[in-house]
Amino acid sequence: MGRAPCCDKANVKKGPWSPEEDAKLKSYIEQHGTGGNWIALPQKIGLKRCGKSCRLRWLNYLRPNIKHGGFSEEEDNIICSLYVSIGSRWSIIAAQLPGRTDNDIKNYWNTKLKKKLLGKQRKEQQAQAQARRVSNNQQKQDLKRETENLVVASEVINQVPYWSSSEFSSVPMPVVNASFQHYGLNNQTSLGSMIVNKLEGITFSNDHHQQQQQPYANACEIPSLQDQAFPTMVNQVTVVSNENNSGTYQPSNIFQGFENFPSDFCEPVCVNPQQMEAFNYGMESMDMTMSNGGSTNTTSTESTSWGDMSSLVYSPLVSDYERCRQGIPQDHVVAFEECKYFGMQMQ
DNA sequence: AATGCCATCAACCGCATACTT
DNA sequence: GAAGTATGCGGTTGATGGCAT
Repeated sequence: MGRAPCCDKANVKKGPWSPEEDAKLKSYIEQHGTGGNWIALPQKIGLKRCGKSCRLRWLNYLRPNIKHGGFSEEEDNIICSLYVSIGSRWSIIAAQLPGRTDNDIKNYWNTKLKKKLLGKQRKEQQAQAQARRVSNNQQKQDLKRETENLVVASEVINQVPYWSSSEFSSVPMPVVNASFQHYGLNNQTSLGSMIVNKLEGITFSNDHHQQQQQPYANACEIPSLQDQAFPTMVNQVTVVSNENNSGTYQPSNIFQGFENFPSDFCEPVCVNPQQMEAFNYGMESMDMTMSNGGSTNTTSTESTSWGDMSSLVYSPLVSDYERCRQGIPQDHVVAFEECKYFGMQMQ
């Protein structure tokens, strides 16, 4: 047996609300409150609407102090930061923005903010790709000069780089640590494809010697990457540390059989698009961090720890949220989150 | 002027959880 | 504790308006 319908569908009006309906609902709630029963409310005031519809209309449109549109830069930052931190918990995000509704924020994110960020990201990636091309040309010239001087054995010269695209011949794998869990990126397919997907944006020193010997402190593991999208991927991704005698990053152990990288992987194989978005947004900032400050003398922990993503979170806000939540007895958490509708501050 | 396409946003739907009996 | 019901949430849909052709 299915769920009992919340209202008589046949007898209920759907679609946009008329000004008369709005007026009825608003005046009733202002005088009497909701009475704690949304289902019964429309009958009381003679509205042919579903209780849920009334509730939504009130919360998203009729209740006092609602703001529509005109999101400020600061609000954008807050939304982005919280999205990175907690994902699409729109009601919680709305709680941090007095006068904003979850629906409004959700729409704003989906229609504007997301595109704005992705556009920004694309722009930066293009700039980075351009920079890499310049860098690679320089590398090729350097290499040419060296080979002329050192008379390198022909088999070494002719060795085909693992990454067929020259752009990726020097890209090290980022170190993955437990903080990935924080972002809910526990799906191996998502994880793997996102790493690959985002490698394009990671830039390192223009010095090819450093590129060849990018130091990493830790080995990292991506266990059980056995998804179809990664047919022959090895189970363990090892990045050799400087302490290791070889001191060399060895990409040939990774993603074996993906000579067409990155084009094969640029198509995200992400189960949860929201995680992908959040991750992309986070990686965008990480890219910037790495490009700006992490290009030289970076340690693995500095340059590639996913924990660095915390830097792009609007820290006071998120930490306040977490602190508030953690500081509240479990019984009151719900009340805390419900305060959003009235822009109330927890003491 | 007519048409098609696209962006926006209000509203709906279904699911999960909380609450009540 | 189980079943029924109400509420809240997030994903999706559909109506609408603006713009390009």
